[in-house]
Amino acid sequence: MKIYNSKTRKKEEFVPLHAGKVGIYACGPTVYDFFHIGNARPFIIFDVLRRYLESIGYEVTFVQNFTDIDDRMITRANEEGITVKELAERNIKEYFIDAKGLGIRPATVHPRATEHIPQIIALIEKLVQNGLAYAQDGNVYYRVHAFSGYGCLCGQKLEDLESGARVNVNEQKEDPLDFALWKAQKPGEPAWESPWGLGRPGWHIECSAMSMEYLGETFDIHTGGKDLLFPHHENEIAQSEGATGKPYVRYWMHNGFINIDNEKMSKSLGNFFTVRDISAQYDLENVRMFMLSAHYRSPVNFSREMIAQAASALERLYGARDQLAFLKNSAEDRKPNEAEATLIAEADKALVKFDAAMADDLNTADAIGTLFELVREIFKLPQAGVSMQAIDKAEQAMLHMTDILGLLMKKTDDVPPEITAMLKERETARKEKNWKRSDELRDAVLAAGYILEDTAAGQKVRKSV
RNA sequence: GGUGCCAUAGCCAAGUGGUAAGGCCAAGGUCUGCAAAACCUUUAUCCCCCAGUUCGAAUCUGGGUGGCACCUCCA
Repeated sequence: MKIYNSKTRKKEEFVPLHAGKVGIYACGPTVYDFFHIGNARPFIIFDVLRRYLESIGYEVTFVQNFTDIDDRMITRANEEGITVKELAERNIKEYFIDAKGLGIRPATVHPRATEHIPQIIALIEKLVQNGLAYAQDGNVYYRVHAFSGYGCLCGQKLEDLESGARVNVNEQKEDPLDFALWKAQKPGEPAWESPWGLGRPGWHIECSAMSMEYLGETFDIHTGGKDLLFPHHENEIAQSEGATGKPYVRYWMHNGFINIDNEKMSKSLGNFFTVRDISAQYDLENVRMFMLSAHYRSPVNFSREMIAQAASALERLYGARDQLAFLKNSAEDRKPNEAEATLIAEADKALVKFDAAMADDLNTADAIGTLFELVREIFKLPQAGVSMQAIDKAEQAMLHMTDILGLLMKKTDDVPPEITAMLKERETARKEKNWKRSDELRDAVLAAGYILEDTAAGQKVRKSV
């Protein structure tokens, strides 16, 4: 597989540190609220990365943290009159609800910052020992100038970063670029004991501590949004490599941003959507389909129209899946004929093309194109009497692709008896050419959430998506 | 000021040297009791503009124009 490595700015052949195994660290949400549509993109994209790597035989350890202590957490908890811990617990529960709706599997480990304070402190102490950090009145800062590689990820020189840096009012720092590793407790804030007094960890240090705790001092892939490149990920490198003297991450992957109706999503513009907001109006699988329809590094524009397009495309996919299930009812146990043999060959070709697209830096848009080429072949089959071998092959190929993409999550439910009864009555009505009754029944079935189609092989029903 | 990204049909989007995937929408047709779904046909002689390299460029180079992002604990 080739991965675009943000650090080298090139596509590189992916070679894991340990044969057959991959360690991935994904920057997770700060759990002060429901997560928003912008958070959803990396969660979905890198869930697909994980699924793909597993599909080609890797054993993947996927670590995604919850940031459960920071300024926003404290502010929000105060506003609501609850503890930071209570706020975190609640929103972590909510995270899993939305993640499930989006088809995002739980990570192998979901570490929380507040549960790794000893590791964080140990790491800071190491940095102090190495001369890379200094304490000031209970705060500890990273001495950016002392780390020679600073700026290697974002490709900026130290001077350039400084010329762009906002004027800093914090006179405790030796340099404006220095960043906090440990923050002294302010009145009313949660705090932990440390060699520098009561306080709490800075943001960047938690990811260094937790990633290395679960994946080792050097690991394979670190993911996150493009905006995290600087300063968050740059700082992680400075912290981890400054402490261990070893390379930290081998491949950095960053996803592009989501705009809303061509504008940057922001609370002030009022175009800020949480996934929970959207789930009230749309099935979240549409959101997943939308996210996968463009390359993960491109910026993408989110709008109602885009969701509608994704929904229609998804509908076609479900139609093809259900068509295969329907064909099984009349399948014939015989050798494939010429047309069916062609389908089987096409399915094999599609699988190869699909995997090649995914192996090319996770080109999901191209991969979906291949999936739809197979869908077209499936719909070209006759309505009845198809060779079981051909059906099985098409189904297996389609499942392979949709499993990796995490699509087609809805199972075809068994049709409930009341619907079956209506279908039976309608069949009789149709035989008697009682079109009025027949249409009434079709409307009733539709109202119950099922789509009814008449085919040469009889009535076909499926749950609407 | 520093750094980086992008520009393909009505909409979305793949394609990084060999003559424009796929999806959505639209129109006409086939099928159907009518539908629905599906299928067939139509929909970019051309990929922001201008030069250049090449037998050949959407794809490479240079220059424009337009849009976006990071340098602010925002994915």
